[in-house]
Amino acid sequence: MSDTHKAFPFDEFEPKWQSRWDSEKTFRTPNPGEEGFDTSKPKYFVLDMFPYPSGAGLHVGHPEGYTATDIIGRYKRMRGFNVLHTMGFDSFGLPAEQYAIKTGQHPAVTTAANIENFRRQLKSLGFAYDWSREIATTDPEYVRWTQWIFLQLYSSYFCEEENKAKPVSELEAKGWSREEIDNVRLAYVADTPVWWSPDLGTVLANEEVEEWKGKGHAVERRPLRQWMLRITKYAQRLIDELDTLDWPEGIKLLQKNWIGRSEGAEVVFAIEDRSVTVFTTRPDTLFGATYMVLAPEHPFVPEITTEENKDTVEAYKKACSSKSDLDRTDLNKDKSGVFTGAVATNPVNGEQIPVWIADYVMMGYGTGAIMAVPAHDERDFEFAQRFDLAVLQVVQPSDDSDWQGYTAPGTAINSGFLDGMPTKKAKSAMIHWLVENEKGNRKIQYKLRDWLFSRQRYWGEPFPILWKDGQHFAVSDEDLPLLAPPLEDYKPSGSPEPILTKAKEWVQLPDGVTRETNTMPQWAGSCWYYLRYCDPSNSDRFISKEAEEYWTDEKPGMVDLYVGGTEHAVLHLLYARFWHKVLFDLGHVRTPEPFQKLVNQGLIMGEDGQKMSKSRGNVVNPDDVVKEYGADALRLYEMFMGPLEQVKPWQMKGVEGVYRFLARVWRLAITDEGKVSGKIQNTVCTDKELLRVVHETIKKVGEDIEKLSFNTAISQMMICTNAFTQSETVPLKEFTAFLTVLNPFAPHLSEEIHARTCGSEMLSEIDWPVYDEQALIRTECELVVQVNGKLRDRIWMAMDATEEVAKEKAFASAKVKEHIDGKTIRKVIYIPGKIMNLVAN
RNA sequence: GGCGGCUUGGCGGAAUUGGUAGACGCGCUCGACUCAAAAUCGAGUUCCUUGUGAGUGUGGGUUCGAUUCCCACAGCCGCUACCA
Repeated sequence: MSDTHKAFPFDEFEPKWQSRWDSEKTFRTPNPGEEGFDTSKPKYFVLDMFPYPSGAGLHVGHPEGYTATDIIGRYKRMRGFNVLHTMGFDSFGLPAEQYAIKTGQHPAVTTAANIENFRRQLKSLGFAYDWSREIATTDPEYVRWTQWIFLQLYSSYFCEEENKAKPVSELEAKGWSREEIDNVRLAYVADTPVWWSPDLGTVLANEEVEEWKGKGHAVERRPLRQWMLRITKYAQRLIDELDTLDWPEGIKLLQKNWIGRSEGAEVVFAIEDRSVTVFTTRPDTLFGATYMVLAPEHPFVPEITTEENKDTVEAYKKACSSKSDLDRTDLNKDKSGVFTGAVATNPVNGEQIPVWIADYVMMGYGTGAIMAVPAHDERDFEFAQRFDLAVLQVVQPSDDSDWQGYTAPGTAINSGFLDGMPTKKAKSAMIHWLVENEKGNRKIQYKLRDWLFSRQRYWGEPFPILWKDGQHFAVSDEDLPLLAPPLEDYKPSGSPEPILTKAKEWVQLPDGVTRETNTMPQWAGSCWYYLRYCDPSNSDRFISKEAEEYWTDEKPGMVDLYVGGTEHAVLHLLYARFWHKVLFDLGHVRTPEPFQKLVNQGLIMGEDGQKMSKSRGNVVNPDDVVKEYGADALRLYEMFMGPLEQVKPWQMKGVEGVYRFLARVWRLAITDEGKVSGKIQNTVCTDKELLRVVHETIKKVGEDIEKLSFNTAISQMMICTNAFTQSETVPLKEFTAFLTVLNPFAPHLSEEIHARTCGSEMLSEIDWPVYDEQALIRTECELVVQVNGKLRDRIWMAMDATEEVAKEKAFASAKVKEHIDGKTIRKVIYIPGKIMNLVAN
């Protein structure tokens, strides 16, 4: 499309309005105490998932969620809310550093350039952000408070009695030793087996491993000393408090499954003079334990293996450790394992059972050891079949299914004192017995691991930690932010030494003090950015008490609405909730949750129905769309595609469709010469039907925005435009009301037309129109008449016609008559204004 | 394997305290305008064997009436993966 074919001059007025909103600070949001702050306005906090500023720039998925929140934000402003809606950049992290290495430029340089490009793109879409609140996680002032929050974690412990975090200073006062305190800090150092990637030069969290492996990076398991965050202490609260949130049930379930709570018991088995603890969810089947399995990495394995089994055990262990993760997930392959030669004693009946090692038992979950009950566990059953181990029935199925491999609840048999008990009762009876005999106890186990929080890379927040004589201590608050030294060479070396160790002068301090050289993962910055939005330039606190109080209300979650993709369903949202809860426990924020309402936008697929990707060549660049059709058309199209949460394919023809709609609105008011059309008249609207459509539109668009049903709001505006087009004249008052409801969707076009037809005030500054109930009322309607549930006729009559009148009219209809002739009317269902169904035979 | 989501014209989708299936848009067809085309405007567009017809993935059920509620099954998409 060449310039001469533009149906309306969006390329002129879109930049014009953008710079006007910018220079007049139209969307600035005042905080309490600031100029323009109005105490009578309620707050509304709407949040986008801030982007990682990649070199590729914005893709069409970004404006989907951003337009949705922009519409909500603009709408709420017009409804008299003080709306907090701003934007920032998640600019630290491994991708930024990999990009810098690839391009040979320092990550600070590429990040700054990328942010600038993102900001340009976002501004070209006319989002009503308060840009004065923009932040980037790499800003030194932001880093300062990220590090400060880390130190809050570092100097806190989880008090089991009160089920909350408290300062470790309380333990000091109680006389706890330094070592004891270090063992309970929420941020602690541990030697743990971690996923290490030589070519990335860093460890990765369990959760990140798959992502980077998918990008072709090697990952291996090795023990390293790392910083961990004690998120497991919050497992139960992270589950329970989901119930207070207005999130999609699917996302809640994902988080619950991730945390993975299971109830059961720990049981202590004896292997000679050693005690091995196993975790089981089925203590009721203890009598059926016919063998035991340890994870190959279990520390007892070398100690209990008999001389004659040593070689096979060693060989098996070696095979397991060299097994890549891929092999392990290559599932449903035959179970493997070897006998250790050792024998364990079943505590409940003294049975001697063989001890095996097998890689189907994971060191990372439970105790790394299981009691195997092959009769009632699929995996154990498969293993027992393979190695010809004893299978003993201890549960009688509740139906006629085969007892072998029966895992559902039933009745205990062959189980001594449990015999005859239903599974549920047998479980608690066994736990009772275990406790009485000091052979075990009730146990709740979580899949959630503590959070591996350190990375060995350069582009992240350094830990504000110093070391002396093997002990760590906090950098004092006044010395924050602690910034990484400028480094020329930040490429991974292939050794697990953090990059920052290369900065020798930075690391070595007087008196034998050294700096911690690990850096934080990208998650750190994104865990609390919404808090900083509330008070972005505060240099005394991460958020002032006043700002925190103002942007919080009585709801459990601070942010009223959070919109973003499902890719963050677990990690980001779980980590942010964890940090927020710690800050809550320590009294720094007054809500227990960060995000009250969460909405996931659906993925936008390529025109071919496939996921957009460079290799498929189906990527749509928003810049191109803006250039061709304008920002309003892009915004409107992305909202018109379908429901926000649904996956939907891109269709360029669809963009043209909404572009044509915008052009129709334009032509309604503006002539080819650029003058106000004579059709627009400042007169009282006498066309009742037109008036009804306009008020219906005001009502529906408002309601649909509240429901986030933007596609149906737009279709109603199209109906309204069609009504205007068909009308002889367009009354200015009603047309302006229409422009006002269109404004959140197509802010540039609506402002421009409004400026030309009414002048004076900016549309963005006026109130949302109020619809007139009277105008909505219909007095007549088309009543649908069915005979035996089938549509036979439509008859005009008064909305409130009585059943008698309606019946009379229905029977008078020839079409109805045809179908009831010779039949007896058995029943009449009449719903005034809607339907009449005659049941006849 | 487990969990979750989805399934409506040629296409994106609309409609639920159960009440006219297919709003709105795309595409297509016809017409107006034009020397012609584009753009624009107007009319039409679920399907077929045009009927007292069929129809919201399939089969059943509840109901005067089901896209909507219940049961069973199938297909597609996403997440997860030996979690004891």
